[in-house]
Formats: sequence, structure tokens, C-alpha cells
Amino acid sequence: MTKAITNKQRPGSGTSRIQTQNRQRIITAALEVFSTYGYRGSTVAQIADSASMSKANLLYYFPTKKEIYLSVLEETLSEWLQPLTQINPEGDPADEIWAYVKAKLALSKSNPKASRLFANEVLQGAPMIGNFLRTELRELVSAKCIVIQQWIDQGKLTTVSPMHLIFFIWAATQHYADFSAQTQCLTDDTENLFDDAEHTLKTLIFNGLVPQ
Amino acid sequence: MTKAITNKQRPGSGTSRIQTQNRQRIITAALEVFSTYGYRGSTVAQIADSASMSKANLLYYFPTKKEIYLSVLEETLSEWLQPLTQINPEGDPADEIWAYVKAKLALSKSNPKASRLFANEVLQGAPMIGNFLRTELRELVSAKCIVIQQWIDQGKLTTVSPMHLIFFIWAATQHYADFSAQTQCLTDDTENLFDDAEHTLKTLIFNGLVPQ
DNA sequence: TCGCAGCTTGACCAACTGGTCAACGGTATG
DNA sequence: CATACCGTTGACCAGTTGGTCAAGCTGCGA
Repeated sequence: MTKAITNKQRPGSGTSRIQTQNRQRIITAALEVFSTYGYRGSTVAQIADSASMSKANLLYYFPTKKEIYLSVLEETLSEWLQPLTQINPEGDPADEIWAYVKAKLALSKSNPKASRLFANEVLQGAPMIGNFLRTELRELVSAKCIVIQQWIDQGKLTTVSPMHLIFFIWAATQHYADFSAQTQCLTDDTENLFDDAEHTLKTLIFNGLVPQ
Repeated sequence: MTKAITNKQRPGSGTSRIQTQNRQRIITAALEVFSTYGYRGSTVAQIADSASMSKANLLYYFPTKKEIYLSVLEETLSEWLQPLTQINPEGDPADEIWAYVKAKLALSKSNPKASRLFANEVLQGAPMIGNFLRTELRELVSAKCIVIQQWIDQGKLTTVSPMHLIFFIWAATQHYADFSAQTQCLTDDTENLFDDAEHTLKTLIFNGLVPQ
């Protein structure tokens, strides 16, 4: 009678060894499936399969499909946005921007599934993370735009829209993760894909396309 | 007895007024739905609803969901790739590239659903158009890469990988269609979104990011 | 070693999926 | 204005979906 009510239903508060282990297994499997088929195109049976676990057991840890999805998103979001927070207003503008580009490109190479997960979500209208985009992400991006604008005002960067510069960096780097099915089809030298991309991107960003 | 067998089942070969009209209505509705939810995330009932038509009637015109999907893809593909074919080897390199960028950006603005349709398809591994990518698209892109490489060899463009330059243009232009849910959330001035994008892209491509 | 809370699952359910079909409504042609 | 084909649909079907549940199994502290 000491423990009044043991929360039998949701293992949420508990932190047993088996729990944390299985949760991670589910998150990994869910990232695999959701990043490939999007939310609506994925099934919990698929995820359970991919996690080598019965569907019923999976739903013991995450009560609904939506809850799995949100957990994967949350787990992945911070990693994905971290490079942007790293931009240092005190650093050299060109170095900082380039470090950001390289970091994003490295993420696209090391964790393309995370990129595809967001791509699917946003492509379908960001029904789950719309609010996050409108508040937290917007605040972060706005802050970085101010930094970039200051660099422009100091004459250290050419006059561009900071917001659109960020969009271009996102587009150019995530392209290799999101559309890898396409880039793989069109490229011979898939071995050095990311190195070639980095080199071309560097030339474009720092020299432009036309010789002076 | 004159007409031996009237092909009652497939109205494919027929071209009656009602047929062409309804086919177009279905294609339009299907683009709407497929571009939003992807192939697996869409249902024929949704498409029928969007076309203001009973599900049974829709399946009278297109026998399977897959066939609808393929028809929409085919209908949209040619329009989407047309600008690339327009690049003229005899023209001025900078003009030709910039005309291509502008054309792609205009398409992203005028027909973002087409862009999202392909984005969904490729994002999910291009299960339906993989073969097209590996053959026809690859051939087209290879031909244009040769043109760009010649321009580079003539010293009219800086030394970049033509393939990755094309990837960069695709990424930068389609980003505004595919991720509009995001760009809309982050931008204040959505009115001039595409004009600002065009201006920033022009500066980036032709001047680079760092003042000389 | 025992007991029990927590872990696991097969069987099940209602809602939904893509697709079929017989029957009914419209329309162009003679 | 008849009639033969085209167009349209509600009712239906088997398979799949997200989710439930009672019952069995397991790991772990006493």
C-alpha cells in the first residue's frame, strides 16, 4: 500500500533499462520508416517490423502512431538545427558562413534520414511542426539574419537578403540528402559526391559563376 | 455485328467530349492530392472528393490508383524539364544560365504542386520514375553538362562541376515550392518572396558572397 | 528461490483501403 | 422518338489500418 497507484498504463515516467533500450530501438526504426514514406504513408506494423518487435509491444511504449512520430521529430530537430546556433557573430563572416555550409553538408551525409524526415513533414505542409516553425525556428533564424545583416552593413559580405541566403544554404546542402535517389541516378562518381558538392559550392559562394 | 467487340471496359482509346473533360478534372484533383500527401499517403476517395466525382466513376476512367499517379507524373514531367532543354549552346553562357534559373524559379511560383509531386516521389526513393531518371533524364542532363563544361573550358565560366551546378540550381529554385510551408512561416514579406529570391540568387551566382 | 510489477504477444475490433459490379441515367445518332 | 452505347453510382468485398485487451512471460528485488 505504500505505492498508491503504480502507473501501469504509461511506461512514460519509468526509466528501466529495458524501457530506454526499447524506446531507442523504436525511435531508430521509426526514423527509418517515417523518413522514407512520410507520416501518412507509414504504418505502425512497418515500424514494429523494422524494430523487430510486435506491434502490440511497440504500442505499449508509444500509445499512438502520432506520438512515435512526434518523438522522432523532437529527437532529431535539435541535432538538425545545431549548426545554425553555432554561427558566431564575433567570427570572420566568410569563415562562419562556410563553416555553417560545411556542417550542414556533413549532416546531410551522415544523417540523410533526418533530413528526409523534415523534408516529408514540411513538404506535406508541416502539419505537426507548423507551430514550431512559426515560433522557435523563426526566432532563431531572425537572430541569425540580424548577424548576417550586420556583416553586410560592415561591407564584409555582398548585399543579399540574409533570409534568402539561409534558404539557399539549406536548399543546396539538404538537396543531397533529400533527393539522393536522383543524385545517385545522375552521378557517375558517387564516391566523391559530397566532396565535389562542397568544392562546387565553395567556388560558387566565394567567387560566383563568372570570372571577374 | 459490325463492330465485333466494343471495348466496354477501358475508355482509354475513346476520346469523347465528356471523357477528355473528366480525365482532366481527375488529373487536376490527383495533382492536388498526390503533391500534398505523396503516393502512399493519398487515397482514391480523396482524389474523387477533390474532383467532385464518385470513387466508382473515377475508377471508370483510371482503372487503378497507380495509373492515376503515373498519368499525373507524365503530364507534369515534360513541363517541368522543358527549361533545361532550352539551354542554348550558342548563347552567352551567363545569359543562358540565368535564363534557366529564372525559368525554374517562375515554374516554382506558378506550379508549386508539380514541384512537390516530384519532390515526394524522389524523396521516397523514386519508386515509379527511377527508370526514367536513370535513362532519359540522365541523358538530357549529361548533354547539358557537356555544354557547360565547354563554356568552362573556354574560360567563360569559373571552374565548377557542371552536374553540381545544375543540382544547385534545382535545389535553390525548387526549395521555394517544396518547402513553401517553411518559407511562408519564416518570411514577413511573402508578397515579394520570389522577387527577393531572384535578386539574392543573382547576386550569389554572379558576384559570389564576398566582395572582391 | 519466490513473488510480483513490468514486459510481451496473439487474437481481436471497428474503421478505412483499393477495387468490383449490377443496375440505373444520359445522350448522340438513326 | 427509339435504342444502343457511354457515363454514373450505391452497395459491396477482401485486405489493411491504428489501436485494445486478456493472458502469459520475464527480470529483479527480497
